[in-house]
Amino acid sequence: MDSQFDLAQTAPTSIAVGRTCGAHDCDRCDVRDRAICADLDSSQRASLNRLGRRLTVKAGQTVMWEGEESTLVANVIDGTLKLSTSTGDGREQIVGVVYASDFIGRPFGARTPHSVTALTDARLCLYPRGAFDGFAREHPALEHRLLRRTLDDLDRTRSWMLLLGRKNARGKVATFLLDMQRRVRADGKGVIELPLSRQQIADVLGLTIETVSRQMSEMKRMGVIVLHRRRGVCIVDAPWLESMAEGD
Amino acid sequence: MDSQFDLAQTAPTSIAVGRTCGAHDCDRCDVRDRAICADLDSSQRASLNRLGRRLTVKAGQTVMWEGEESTLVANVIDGTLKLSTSTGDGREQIVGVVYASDFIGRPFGARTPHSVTALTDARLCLYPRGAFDGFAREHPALEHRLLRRTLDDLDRTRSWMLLLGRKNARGKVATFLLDMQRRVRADGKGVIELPLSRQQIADVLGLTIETVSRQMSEMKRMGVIVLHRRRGVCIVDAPWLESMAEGD
DNA sequence: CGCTTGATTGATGCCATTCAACATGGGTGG
DNA sequence: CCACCCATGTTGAATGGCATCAATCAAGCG
Repeated sequence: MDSQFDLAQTAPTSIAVGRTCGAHDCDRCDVRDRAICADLDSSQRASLNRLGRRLTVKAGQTVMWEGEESTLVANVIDGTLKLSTSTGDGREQIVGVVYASDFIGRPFGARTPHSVTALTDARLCLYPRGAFDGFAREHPALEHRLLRRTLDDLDRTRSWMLLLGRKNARGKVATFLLDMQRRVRADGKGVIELPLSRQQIADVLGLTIETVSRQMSEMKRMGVIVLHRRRGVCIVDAPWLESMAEGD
Repeated sequence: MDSQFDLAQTAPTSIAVGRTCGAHDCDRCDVRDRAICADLDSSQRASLNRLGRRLTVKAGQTVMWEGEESTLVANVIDGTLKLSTSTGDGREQIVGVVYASDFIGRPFGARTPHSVTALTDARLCLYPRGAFDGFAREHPALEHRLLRRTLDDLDRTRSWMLLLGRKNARGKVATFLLDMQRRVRADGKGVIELPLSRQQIADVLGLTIETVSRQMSEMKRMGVIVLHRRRGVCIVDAPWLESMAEGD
């Protein structure tokens, strides 16, 4: 999100590196009424809180690894993270991007099906999976929230499949930019700061970094968007971009 | 698309086309212990049953339409159906294939995000969405089952994104065949009957029908698979096929 | 200042698409 | 039963879009 990204790409170090903080006050939590714990009452929240801990991670750190035993789940308090899988030979596909108030990890399952890596510095509310599973089973309001969120995720993921399977490069990039416009709020001049590098955008769209760059350059030449430095984009002609997003 | 499709492509009249049957005996249901109602006791199942009805649909009929109001959800008793979305200009992407005991429809949401169409003749256990939502909220065991199923679906869908975004045609087709081997049981000689036409396979994999055909022909020439008539496939050299599935 | 990392631009080649012709086979009616 | 039809699937040739390989540019930083 911010430009602290410079420190970002440290080597893949596991979660041990992150800084654990003491308990915090759920009633003042930033994502109190959007996270899955929103429908719990104050005392239920407190007992859930007792199961978990806060964790701060720096951009580039990986929190969970694809295929590893599922031991942790978490709420995202702040920051942006990616979910990714990769082929045997190292080609990566980003299968989701999560923001503040989203839930990560795999409850009720033995293995984490994809890696989770911080794109920006992030704060998490971390729970041991087993304890979380037990708590969830005893609190239907929590499970209900989680169910709704998972159903939404599934809808979004499926609609992204249309992009991956049937849109051309132009349509993919256009769709991505419109999606970012909805997700990341702009500054005064309508410039949005992309939380992803060109490589990561390519990994989201199933393209190469060069193709992403070329598409964005051409859109700039056509006057549909304006580019600012590395991560800044301003959408000048949204309707035009939308027509491009229809794809092929 | 399908031959019986002529009857199907009537205006979005929803379900009216299918044949509704009377109530049935849940305790003898084929998918009794795999569907989401598995953890309900006999009397709970009976009262859920009272909310719904049985429906028989023929191959090619569409049960729910992308974007229409979400008024129905259902368990699949028998048969195979596809979930699909399409671009404005008619290019289709199949975003999921569902089998007996799977759940379809969008509970807790206003709109059905994708169309549901029968690939084979199918039997459904159909519920009005509102009534189902209410029942689910009162029966955490049902919601829990639905949550687990949705989490599994999400995992599968995300891993399919790796295929769509990063695998080449060979890898896509190989992965598809291996997936079918797991899902559809073979006859005595190890021949599996694909529930999908070439066009539908193409729509699952984000390819064209010609590319699918060419890949399968070449695999046949190489001796990895054997083709029987239109829909029959026998996997001769599974390890080889698996190495192809790694993609690119 | 060089050094490093990320992004852009250019040249070339390959693979999937496209357009087109042809094969197969299941179903129908004479 | 056979001739015919139509839907589905296969095969071929040509095109083009995206990937690949590679050079250059732009920033940030010690």
